[in-house]
Amino acid sequence: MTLDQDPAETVRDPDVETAATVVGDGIEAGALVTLFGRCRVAYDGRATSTLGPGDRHVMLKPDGAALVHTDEGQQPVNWQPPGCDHTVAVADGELVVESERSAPAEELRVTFESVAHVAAFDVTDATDLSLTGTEEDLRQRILDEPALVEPSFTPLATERSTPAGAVDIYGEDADGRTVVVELKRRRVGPDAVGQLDRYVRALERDLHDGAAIRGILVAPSVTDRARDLLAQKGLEFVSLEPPAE
Amino acid sequence: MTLDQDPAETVRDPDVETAATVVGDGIEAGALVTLFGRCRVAYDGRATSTLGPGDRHVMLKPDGAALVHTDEGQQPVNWQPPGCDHTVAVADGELVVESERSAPAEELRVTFESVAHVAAFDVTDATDLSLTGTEEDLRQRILDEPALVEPSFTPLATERSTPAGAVDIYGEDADGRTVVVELKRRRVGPDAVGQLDRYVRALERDLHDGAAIRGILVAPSVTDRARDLLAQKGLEFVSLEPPAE
DNA sequence: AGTTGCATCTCGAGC
DNA sequence: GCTCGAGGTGCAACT
Repeated sequence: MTLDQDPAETVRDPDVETAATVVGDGIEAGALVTLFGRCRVAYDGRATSTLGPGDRHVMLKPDGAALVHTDEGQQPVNWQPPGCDHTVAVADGELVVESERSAPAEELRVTFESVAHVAAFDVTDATDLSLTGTEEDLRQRILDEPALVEPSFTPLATERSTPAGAVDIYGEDADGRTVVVELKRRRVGPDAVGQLDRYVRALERDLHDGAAIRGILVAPSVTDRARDLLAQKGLEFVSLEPPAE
Repeated sequence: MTLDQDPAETVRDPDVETAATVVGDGIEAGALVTLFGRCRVAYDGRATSTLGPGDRHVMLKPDGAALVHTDEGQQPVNWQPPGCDHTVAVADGELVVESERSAPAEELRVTFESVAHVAAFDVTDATDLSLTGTEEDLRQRILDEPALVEPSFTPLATERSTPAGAVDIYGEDADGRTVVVELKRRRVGPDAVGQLDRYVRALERDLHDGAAIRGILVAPSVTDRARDLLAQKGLEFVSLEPPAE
């Protein structure tokens, strides 16, 4: 459904009834709705939060997501994930926007003391993001040139499953020893070492042929603590970055 | 600086020069600026991405954060963290909004084929979010009633440092054995077990008195794999949730 | 629906 | 600045 053959409907300083109509119609029409004004916010679900009066920007997406932004931070101060039902009402002369879902049960309520702006945007966006420099790109780089890990390294499988989870790259070295490679697109800390260790130990148990299994962490760099942990656990590190483009 | 003593300036279907002026003045005035229109997006920095033409909502925050939202998802399709410099220009008749920073060097460029809406909001928000149901709340619950972990458990320290990092709760049991408690506010997987294990092993090395150290994971629940890992490593689990309010 | 691990994770605290 | 871990993490892939 379109909005009067214009992709945007905006109202400045609306009275509360007008604001409710624009928001309600926008939700109904599958529009992306935004509001700006002085409001209070209450959330209850996976946790519980309250936010006193202040100026915020609220976005209601047609997929059910809701976002409350202050003037600071990349992250919304409150939000609701996609899949929620947005509703709008007027209570005691205030505009109340709610967004809720079940499983898990959680609800977000934004109560406006005043609304400076309401808008409904008709969004058409069929384009997918193209992204490079991910862990997947690093994997492909190694599969294209396994010697980047070490000479004569031979990848045998990716995402090979173990009792502890899937291994990024499973292969063998020049001497035929089994090698487990864990990839990280950026500098790693102790958590990545623990992850690699879990896979190596799980495979040692699973194969139970007594042969030692090598574990190699491939990342741009490691922290000191992670390097110590690697040494303790007899694991190795190879410095390598995802391809630049 | 305020915007003509009105907290919001909005323009519908602006020509490109007007849009540039509103955006530029808004940035200059420390306003929260939003745009909606058909645009392309390019990011280069920690990774590289491109996004073809489509309708999106762009938000520029006075702290330097930038957000590009499509009609779907809680997360922006592209973004820039706080601390960036926003700039606006007109190139080949198109509005171009850029946001960049150094350390790490990264840049976001949004090029508008058409702008349906521009707004600048003057935001005043001194209120802090009040949040309950966090790991900190769970910690306090245990400190108030240590028997929730087990009878005669005695907390001795929180955030006690070890060579592997800080332990959530450090204490001893009825028999005087050292106990390391790791807290999680929600159901946990293998990563949390690895974390607890790192702390326990680090303390065993550090104290080097040969005495076994108990490790207890406190969380609402565990996954099967995490439970197996706990058993393998001789660690324990206690089911406990953060307080409801 | 549950599990697992990636992410341009973000964010805050500590150093 | 770096490191580390929490997060109402979100998100996709897979079972």
